[in-house]
Amino acid sequence: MRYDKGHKEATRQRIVETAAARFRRDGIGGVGVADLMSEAGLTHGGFYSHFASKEELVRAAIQSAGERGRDNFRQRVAEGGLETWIRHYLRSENLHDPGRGCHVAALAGELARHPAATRAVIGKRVATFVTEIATQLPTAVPAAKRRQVATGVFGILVGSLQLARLMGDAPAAAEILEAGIASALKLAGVKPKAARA
Amino acid sequence: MRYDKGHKEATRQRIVETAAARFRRDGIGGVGVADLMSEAGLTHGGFYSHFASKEELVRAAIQSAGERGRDNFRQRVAEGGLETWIRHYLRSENLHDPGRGCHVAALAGELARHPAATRAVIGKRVATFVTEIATQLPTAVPAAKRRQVATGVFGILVGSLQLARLMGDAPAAAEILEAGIASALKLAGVKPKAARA
DNA sequence: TGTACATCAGTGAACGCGCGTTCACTGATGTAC
DNA sequence: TGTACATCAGTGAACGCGCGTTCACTGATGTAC
Repeated sequence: MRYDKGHKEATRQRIVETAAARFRRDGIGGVGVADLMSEAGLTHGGFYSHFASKEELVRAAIQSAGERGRDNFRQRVAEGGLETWIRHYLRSENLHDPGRGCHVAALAGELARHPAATRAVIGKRVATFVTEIATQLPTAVPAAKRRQVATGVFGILVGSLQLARLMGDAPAAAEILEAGIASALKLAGVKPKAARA
Repeated sequence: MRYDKGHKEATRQRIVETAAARFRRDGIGGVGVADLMSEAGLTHGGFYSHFASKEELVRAAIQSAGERGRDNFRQRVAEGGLETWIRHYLRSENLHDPGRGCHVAALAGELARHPAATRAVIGKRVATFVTEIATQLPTAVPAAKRRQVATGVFGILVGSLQLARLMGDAPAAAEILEAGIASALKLAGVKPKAARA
């Protein structure tokens, strides 16, 4: 063979990561296979030696983005607890660069209309992510309520980021982000340490 | 003229309402102009005597859906206060029939990638809707916090409905809806009157 | 009252384009002899 | 060591299709005379 062992797998990974970023930025329907392959430095014809369909790439991209999101969560929590992650999730830099923000916030509406096989992937990831959020809630939150609270916190983050992105002017968007942070902290039972972070 | 005065305006309204329902159900990119016109009992050629572009119809449909959403809000609040509206917003019937649910939850992600002129329409509607929610919060919520709380409540409703729609199995989806209701009520400072409604 | 004409909401064929997908091919390399 | 062949990741032309949009046309009616 003319390529290293593992070369094809590395190419596949490159396509998946390119897709994860572009889908978040432009939507799944907004990015074509040819565009994606070209961005990964390839031509579109080879796509189907890596994936059976665009939909299979969508599932791989969600999986990859989900892992990155979880790693980011762990890192932020390690830095400064749940509050640091919440403020990072709703930081204003994410507003007009959806390519950098949470893939769930960027794609949930669109994914709800995708095939069940794809919804299963994102649904499962969301469920396990909520479980992980629950472990990081303050000890004062009773065991029976932890999962419900964690679900509410993630819900408000997703919803707030989306609402903020609809706002044309920066002050209105910033107001929504601030409200989202305050509400998420209140719900989680976290006393804000910093007014700005 | 062969048609009543007001006939064309009535046709336009019919197209707008058809579009509002279909966009919610299938996404904006998921419904074509020809499909829409056919559902309204017309052929696609006449579309451009009503609208300059599909994007102009999108704006009209958002406006129309927003008015319906506001009217629905007022009706539910009149029936049983904020709690009744919150429970109605996250009722399980909305789960797999996005055509009936909130257009913001169904389309926010997609609209964030539409032209500024379109985002301006939905952004303005969301802002005035949040103002209206704020007027319905319990009197115990201090004036300085009312807008922030109202924003958080709407954010959690939008986010929770979207997350629930990603879940494949009914129990997981129902759990998210319940968590969204409980969190929204807690945030709003409303003591739940009914465990089920 | 009867006829010719203007109006205009709606029709349907056609356009250029980009999409997801297919497939015969290329060409650099490892392997066999 | 040198030559012939097999491998296979990647190439690029082509496909059928549906999209948003354009435009010459239709035909039922109100109006003018």
